[in-house]
Amino acid sequence: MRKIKPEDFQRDLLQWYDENKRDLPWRRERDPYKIWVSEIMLQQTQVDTVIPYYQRFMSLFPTVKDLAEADEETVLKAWEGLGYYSRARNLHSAVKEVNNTYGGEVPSSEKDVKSLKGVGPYTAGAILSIAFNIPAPAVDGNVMRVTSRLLAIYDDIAKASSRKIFEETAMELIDKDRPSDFNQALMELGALICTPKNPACLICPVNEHCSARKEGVQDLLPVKSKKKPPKKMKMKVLLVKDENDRVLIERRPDTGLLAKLWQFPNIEAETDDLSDLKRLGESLGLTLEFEKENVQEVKHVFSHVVWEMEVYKGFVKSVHNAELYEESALKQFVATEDINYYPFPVSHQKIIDGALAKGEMYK
DNA sequence: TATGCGTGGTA
DNA sequence: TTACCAAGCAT
Repeated sequence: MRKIKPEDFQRDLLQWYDENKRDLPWRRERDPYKIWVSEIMLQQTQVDTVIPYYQRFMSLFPTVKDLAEADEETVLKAWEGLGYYSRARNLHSAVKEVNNTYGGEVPSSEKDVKSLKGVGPYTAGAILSIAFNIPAPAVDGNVMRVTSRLLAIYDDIAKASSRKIFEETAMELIDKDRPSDFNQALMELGALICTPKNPACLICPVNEHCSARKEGVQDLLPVKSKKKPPKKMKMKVLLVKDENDRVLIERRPDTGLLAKLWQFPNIEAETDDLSDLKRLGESLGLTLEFEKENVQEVKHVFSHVVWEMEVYKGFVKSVHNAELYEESALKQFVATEDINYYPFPVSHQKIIDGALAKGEMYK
């Protein structure tokens, strides 16, 4: 660490943090479980988005035991709209593990913490340092951005192979007396001052230590390779009601995109006519008719795919295969007001909202 | 190591 | 509108 004096950097950074840190809900807590939940929610998600979810989640599941004993469906419903739903399922699974094999106490050893589902290198370091005040690197996007500028590190932060460099850097910088505050301070600096675009170098509390600032290359760092654009997928969606004005919904598969969430039956569009939809109806044991006019178009962008959905309003003409129609517990007709009890992804929430606006559903 | 996995905010 | 970004992990 020739470019910097860690003691001086720590002093200036922590003084700034003590005076300027945000008052966040999880910063009022010392319970490792609550720190843990906050860190999972904060993965790839902004603070302002997380806050209301965190507060609702904590009122629903205030302890390890409460979450461990909850239904997965209830947990997913609490996560509805936050995205990256495997976080919720992995957290639920890991909390059950803590409840069963660690007596409900979040473990504080690196080995045990890292073994928990959904806890990777960053989150393990965050839990160890923030909850237990153990000097451990907690390298997230903020920390890579801040340290890449601070020490003029040009390694590509999008590459997994760079992680080692930044973890070693973080360990050389960390304040061994205040690891919890130090790691949070580094992230806070990245969130408030050392931002991705237009970093506020003029008011930065550690600008005297910063190599990028000295060399005028703060806008060139960090180096981050681009990822490929999402692929488009056109689909037809069924908004079908039965004779009792109930709408057909189904649960998505246990793995993959939006796993275990609910949706309206749909199929990838292969033709421009209604044959795809007819076929989908047949697979459900139903003969369907559609209103060809009154088609709702809904677009939803994921990180890696774009759904362009055509939503067809339909009704059941006949049940040609009662067995298929009755069989699956994963498909069911529910009263529209009861849709609220099922976790839906935002993509299909948009469909519900569109139907509500047209008076085709009610809540 | 590269890719799949959500959503909302911002320039 | 497009593109990028945000306290990453699993495989």
